[in-house]
Amino acid sequence: MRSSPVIQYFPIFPEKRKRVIPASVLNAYNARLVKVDKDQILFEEGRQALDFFQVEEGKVKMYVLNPDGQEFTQGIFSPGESFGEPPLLGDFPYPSSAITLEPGKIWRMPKSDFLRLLKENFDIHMKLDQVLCRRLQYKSMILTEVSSYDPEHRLLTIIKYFKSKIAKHPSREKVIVPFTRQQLADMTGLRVETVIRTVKKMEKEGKLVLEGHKIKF
Amino acid sequence: MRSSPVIQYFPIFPEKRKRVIPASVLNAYNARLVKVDKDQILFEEGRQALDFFQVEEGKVKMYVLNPDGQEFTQGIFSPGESFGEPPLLGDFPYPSSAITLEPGKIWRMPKSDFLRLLKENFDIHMKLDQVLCRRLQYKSMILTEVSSYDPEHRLLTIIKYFKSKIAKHPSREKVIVPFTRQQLADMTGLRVETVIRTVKKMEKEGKLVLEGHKIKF
DNA sequence: CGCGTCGTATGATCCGGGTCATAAATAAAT
DNA sequence: ATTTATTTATGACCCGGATCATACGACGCG
Repeated sequence: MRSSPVIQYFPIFPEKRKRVIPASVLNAYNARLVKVDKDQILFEEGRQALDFFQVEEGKVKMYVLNPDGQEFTQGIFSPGESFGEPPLLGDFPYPSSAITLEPGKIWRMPKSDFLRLLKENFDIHMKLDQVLCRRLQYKSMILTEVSSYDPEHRLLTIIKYFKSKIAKHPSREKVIVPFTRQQLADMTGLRVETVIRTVKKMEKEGKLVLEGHKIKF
Repeated sequence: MRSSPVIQYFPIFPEKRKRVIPASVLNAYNARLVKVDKDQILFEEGRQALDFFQVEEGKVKMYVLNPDGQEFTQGIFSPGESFGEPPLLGDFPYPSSAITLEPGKIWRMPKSDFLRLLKENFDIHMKLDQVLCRRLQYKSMILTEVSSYDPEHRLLTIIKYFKSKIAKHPSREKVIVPFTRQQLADMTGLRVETVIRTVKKMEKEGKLVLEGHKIKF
């Protein structure tokens, strides 16, 4: 059992407390709230998009697998966040698959209702745009990293990014990075061993702190 | 002067003939059409976004430079395409810079007018979403490539992608790839030499055709 | 025309991070 | 409490693509 109740673990996408679409609106437009187990596949790469999705509880990972089993994580979504809209609105097959990381609840709404919802709710429509734009920002950032920077730079960038999402006011205070070495590897296009070695090196150089195996930054 | 009028060069983003926002609407919302030279910087990484942009004539490249001068191309925009909206709607600094690749004309509209336009034109608002979603699709694709595939796979993917954008109906007919080796390198996170060597290798293996130095696929 | 610039080409060398193997430390399960 | 699975750790080796140098080809321009 985890002992210390004091540890400041940070939620991965904390502003999810604010839902992209409020529950009341979801209900009004025929969305259904479905229970999901851990490791449940919500949709698969290549399939046609038919529904809008929003996390109510739990976490969802979007990922692609290459032929030799190597995974790349395209995104992780927490309560309040929607996901899988691009193929729905852009009219192309899913470029990645989605799987639940924990048991939880997921909102699901047919495309036609979703489109009607957007038409009738300008504010939500704008909120959606903001979400899409932030996602583009994230992808630009990662793409820049993966295309030209070394492991240390990539790790620093992603850690700082996630930290900045909690701390509205940038703080010197260290927080625990809520990812395993493997997860960091999958998000940055590195191998686990490389992440492990780089993290150790960064600790020696005082660029981060290790507390047990937890990374603090 | 370029001789042969028969060569089927393909436009980079051909459906740009359809403008994201029609000229009449742009005019109605205080957009100005400004003349630009070649190599003119439209905005720079880190700056605040204040305007909506749309190409009327010419081409625009969005790129990032890393400290040792290495460039990564985040996107190329042709007539009819809008660009630079994410920082405008997502409210964050420009993650990349934009520069014109040729002399041309660019529409420019203040943020406030743009927001009003979206509010009053649902169809255009949806069109914008489609554009943003397709851009996410592109980035997902490139990210998947850059994070796990070898040079040949990356080149094939990007060449096929651009080819598919012209040929509505997938065709066996070969077209000339309208990019230099350097441009392909900048879009795939490779070095020029690697692109050159890989292209030659692919020609030997019959995976593409070289006509002079032009790549046909 | 000849010159300058940009694009293409090719070889030699090097090294960062991937791969493989093996093990210790933690956490989870029963 | 003992087993089982997951995560972290470390060393040895290797190789693909980056880097550097150098040259040739193509094309637009005065």
